[in-house]
Amino acid sequence: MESGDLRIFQAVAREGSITKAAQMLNYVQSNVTTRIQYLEAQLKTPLFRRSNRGMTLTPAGENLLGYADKILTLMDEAVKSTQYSDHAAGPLRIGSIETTAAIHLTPLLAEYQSRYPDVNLSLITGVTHALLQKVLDYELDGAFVYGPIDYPDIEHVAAFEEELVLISEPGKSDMHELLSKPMLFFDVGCTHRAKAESLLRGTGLTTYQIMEFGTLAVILDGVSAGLGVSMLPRSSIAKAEEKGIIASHRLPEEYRDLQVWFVHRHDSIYSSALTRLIQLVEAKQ
DNA sequence: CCCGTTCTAGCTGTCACCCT
DNA sequence: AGGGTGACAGCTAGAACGGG
Repeated sequence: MESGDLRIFQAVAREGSITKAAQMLNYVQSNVTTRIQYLEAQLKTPLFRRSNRGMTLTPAGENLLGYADKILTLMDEAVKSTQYSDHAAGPLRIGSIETTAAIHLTPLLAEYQSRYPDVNLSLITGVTHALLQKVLDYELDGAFVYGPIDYPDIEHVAAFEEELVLISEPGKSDMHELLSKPMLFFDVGCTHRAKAESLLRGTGLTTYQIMEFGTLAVILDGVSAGLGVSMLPRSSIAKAEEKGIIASHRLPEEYRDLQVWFVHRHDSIYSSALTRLIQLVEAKQ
């Protein structure tokens, strides 16, 4: 089994099609078919279920894909570690929670990109648990997420500190009345949600309604329209508050602090691009 | 018919081996 | 050391086949 076979296997698994994988890899389709058959013969087990609509992984294929991802990532990192030994260059895949991406991260990344223009930076946004999973799966080099996090494979650098506030439609201030309204959050993995539930229990509210939304903008619109309240970092709602479409309310001290960490796998071979980003985050502390 | 896989023949580059 | 030769891996092109 060679790395080339694993790359082809990974491409077919990802695309779910030999034809699409061949196009992606700039091979002819029959070559991809042959390499997959060769791999299956070598391993003495089918890796895919074939249908006229594409290819789906067998349990053995699922298992191999996990190893292929790790092996190929390590190989890429090994190449990076030699090619970009001192000069920060090459790809750097970063994730960030949406509330942090807009306010804190944009200036940081702008400074990073101006210092290291040869780094091909890509950024995706998501919620903490989803970003963490992508880091664990080697799909991201690192991510800005809410801490604290306790994973054996993850290392972190404290990046930013936020103040969590309760937001509501303007003109409302009675905390008990506000907390009895529905809470608008990102999805299940949203870190603020656990704090909110703790706060609600602390104020004696045992029943509460949670609504899930996909983006910050929709949550702000919902709160502004009086649909409910939410808990978000102050920095992420500052502009909306300035416009007067929402009002913010300070939370009790034990619920206020919010830490943003930059996390990465501890077994990553640090590329120069990743090292420079970690250094920049540390310098901002 | 379309879209996907599979099969086959043939081409090309690489490598080991042998000869001069 | 340098060149010729054969085996082999990897690839392409084209045709056949199959299911919705």
